Amino acid sequence: MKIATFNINGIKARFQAFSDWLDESAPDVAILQEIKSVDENFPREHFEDKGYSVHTHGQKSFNGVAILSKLPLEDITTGLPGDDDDEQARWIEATVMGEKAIKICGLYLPNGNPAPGPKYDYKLAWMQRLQERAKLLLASEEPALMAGDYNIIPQDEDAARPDAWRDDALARPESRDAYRRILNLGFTEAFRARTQGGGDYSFWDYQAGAWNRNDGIRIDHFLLTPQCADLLNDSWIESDVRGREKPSDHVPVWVDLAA
DNA sequence: ATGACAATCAGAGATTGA
Repeated sequence: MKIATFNINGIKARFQAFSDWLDESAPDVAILQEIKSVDENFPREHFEDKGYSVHTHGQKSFNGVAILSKLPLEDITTGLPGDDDDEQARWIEATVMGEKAIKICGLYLPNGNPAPGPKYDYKLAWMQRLQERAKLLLASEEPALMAGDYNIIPQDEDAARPDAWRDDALARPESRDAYRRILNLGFTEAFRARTQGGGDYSFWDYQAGAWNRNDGIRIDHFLLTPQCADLLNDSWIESDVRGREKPSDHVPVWVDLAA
């Protein structure tokens, strides 16, 4: 089972590029962030015609997550538990019924800038809620994963210019600590389980020729429960997508599971 | 570097992103 997570930066703006990518790369499951669309305006029929079931959790203008799957999905829920007043569309769950059932959680973690400030407080509070959900996933002792745009640069090796991000919400110590607290509950970060060292990124800013200078950061991640990590065949970043026509500023990150 | 770049909503330019 091949699963990709991809922050597409707007389904309207990315429709053709994303549709072409889906045809060519053909994930069994695509976990999307920043669809920037209400559910009614997501072009679901276009992707259903390609053989995908489509589940969205959108809102007007910003954020929004989705799961597209060639395999049957069950138990779809949306919204991260823990704050009934949180109206930002950043979380979707489903169980994918392959050879083995895999619980898939798609997330778009808040950016948090400027830090410090209320947006940073929201990010850290959201991560606390994520930790609570993560504990329950581990307690289930089932194959499960949480994937998406974490807006976290885990370590200095995950940025081409780590000093430029030192005070940014993506790399501040409180952000990294919150991420590691979740990871250290017992998750395996799929890409790092396969590839060590620096130089691999999943985001390049549109500005200042960041892609051409390979001035990137690695902020899109798969966290696997132990039962899911046991199924991990491979994980990789499809970085060449960043050089195509009308690209997102993120690229797809993949796992291949024996499931 | 108060920058750049891109998307959204709106129908200009502020807001958001990372």
